[in-house]
Amino acid sequence: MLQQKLATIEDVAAMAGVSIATVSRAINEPTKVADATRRRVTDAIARTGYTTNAMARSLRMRRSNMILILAPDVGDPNFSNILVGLETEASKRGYGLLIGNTQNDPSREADYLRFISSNQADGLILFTGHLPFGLGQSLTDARLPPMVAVNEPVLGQDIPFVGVDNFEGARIAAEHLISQGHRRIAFVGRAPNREINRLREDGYRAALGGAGINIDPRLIIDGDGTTESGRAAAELMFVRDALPTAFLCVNDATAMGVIISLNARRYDLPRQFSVMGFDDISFASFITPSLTTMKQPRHRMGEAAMELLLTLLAGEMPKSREVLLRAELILRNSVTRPPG
Amino acid sequence: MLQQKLATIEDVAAMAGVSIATVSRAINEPTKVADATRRRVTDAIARTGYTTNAMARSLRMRRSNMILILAPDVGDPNFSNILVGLETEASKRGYGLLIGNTQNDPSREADYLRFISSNQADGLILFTGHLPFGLGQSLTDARLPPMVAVNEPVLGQDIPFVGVDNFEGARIAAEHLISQGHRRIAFVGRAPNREINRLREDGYRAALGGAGINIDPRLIIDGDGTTESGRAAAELMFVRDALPTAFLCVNDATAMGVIISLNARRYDLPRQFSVMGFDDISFASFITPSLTTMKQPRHRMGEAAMELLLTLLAGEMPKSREVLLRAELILRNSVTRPPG
DNA sequence: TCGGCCACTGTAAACCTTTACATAGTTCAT
DNA sequence: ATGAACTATGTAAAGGTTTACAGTGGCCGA
Repeated sequence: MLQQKLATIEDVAAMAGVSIATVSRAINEPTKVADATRRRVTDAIARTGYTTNAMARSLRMRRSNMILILAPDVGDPNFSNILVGLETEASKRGYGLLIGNTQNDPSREADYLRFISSNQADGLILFTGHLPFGLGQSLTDARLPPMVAVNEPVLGQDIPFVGVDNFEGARIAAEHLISQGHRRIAFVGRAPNREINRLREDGYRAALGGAGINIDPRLIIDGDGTTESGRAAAELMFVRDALPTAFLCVNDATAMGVIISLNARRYDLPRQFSVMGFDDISFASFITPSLTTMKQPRHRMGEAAMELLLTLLAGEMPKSREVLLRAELILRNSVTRPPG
Repeated sequence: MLQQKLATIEDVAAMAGVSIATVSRAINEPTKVADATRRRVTDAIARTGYTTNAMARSLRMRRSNMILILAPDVGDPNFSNILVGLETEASKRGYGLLIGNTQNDPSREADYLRFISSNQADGLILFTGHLPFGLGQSLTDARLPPMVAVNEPVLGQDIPFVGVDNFEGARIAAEHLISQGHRRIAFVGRAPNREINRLREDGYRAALGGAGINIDPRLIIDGDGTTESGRAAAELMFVRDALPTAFLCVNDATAMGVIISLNARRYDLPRQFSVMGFDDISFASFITPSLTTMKQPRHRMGEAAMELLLTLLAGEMPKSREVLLRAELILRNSVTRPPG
């Protein structure tokens, strides 16, 4: 099980008959070494199977070419596609991704910061919507590591952010329902202290206001964005006996809960009720009826976030510290004209 | 943007009035230093805010305490839960997780191996079902990095493996259908050269054989495990005009395809057809009818795989090089007695 | 009194790079 | 002919740890 000693730069240098400095240059700044020498070096590298020891390199250069991803839940259906985008861009630029699943546990967040403070990661991508515990308190402390929030902004901290335009997206969604003739439109998933929920609710209000529709406050229901909350919300509507003709849900998971509840009550969807989601998660097209929703450009979000972070990391000035992408309306079968 | 120079072990040593060796020992082998000294050191550490530079440490110790995860698709619904398990165990033992999304692209696989050869990762977790390109060809080369396959075994390579007992699980599933009175049971998702599919098909055959049921070969349908393949398979059954009373599907995604197809044809499920899946992905309970399936203990799989890898890494002899966990029957609403 | 042992600490090498600076040789304008 | 400028390479330091080995002083048994 003993691992055979790997070739070092010295071995290569010896075989090529040059100094280690020349080997290093042949690898990293090829133009600075004579053609003949460079050929001898590359030859020796091939023969020895040499690979640069990244640890020594990082130690010397004081950077690891690693990015730490801090996510509350890697199982979130939005997460994986964004991750692929992050990874595409990182990989292209020679960076690797370190993954930190925090479950929103402060001690885990703090624990993962060790990767930053120990130089194992150069920067940080935040999915959490808040600064990791352990950075939050020392906000006077100006030397925050370079970081970018994605999907959910960090409130009140002016952290560079890449996400979707939630206000605009929700407005488009609500306008689509209005264009189908709906006037009594519920909003499911109110949560004023969650930025995303708040913005989507605002978009909904803007659309209805713009169309001159008065909002029945009984049609706005709290929810934390889980399927279970969607189910509960629909049930609550029946208890309140204040029914809408359409449900605009804060996200697809919530919409699925609503649909499940309505299906269970044997309503015929979408004839009796229209339902819209937001996100376009992978299963949105598989539920019955398939879900009309706003698609988040997740792959591009990931790419844009990584690009922004790497710009910051290079010490350059980014074009903008906030990137808002547009969500796209995806028409499926869960929305139709209201009954009657 | 210049980062203030971080405290090193020398700063701590100076402040505590000891040598750097003593500081190192106070941190890593506290019993070996006198109480009074240790206090002075921990004090100095607190005052300077010192953290060990992981790069220097890794360089010296020749290990990085990082594990590379090679996955073909981080969006796979099975993946994330296993990842959480891997991460739980790794984190407990002070290891970090590096993520490599390969999309089954050989060049990306090879590219990610640089983390291994450059000492940035000590070991490898394989979700891919095959050796990464770049290791495969040199199979004579005995110095493979320590690795463990999870979820899907690596065929013909004797790589340590942690997964679910697919044969047994599929047999239990088929026996459940039989116990409900089904005799004409289809198997959807035949793919003889995919280990998982083959084992599940074998389990299905074993159950039917054990019950003395002859298998109509028209009831066994090819499929690659996607939702689309499930939909196509169901349609094919109608074309062939050889209908089962129950569909045993190679996984939940396939089962969802089957259900979607049957729903679209306006059959009343589960009264007219029973459908079973395998995996228990998160949306299995949300589709209508909710899916009866075999649950994979994904979190435990992840933990077990990481445990096995770390044992290997420590140079110890594992209890066993193959861990097969049992899948659990989850009863929901997509299975009932056959009609008539 | 002496030697051995023990507990504690220090010195210095090793881990493998990158790169500032120095050196040597060549070219070329003056 | 001279020296400036340039190209190609080498020397050696620096990056921050861990740890083998070597003390040092105290204690104890003979």
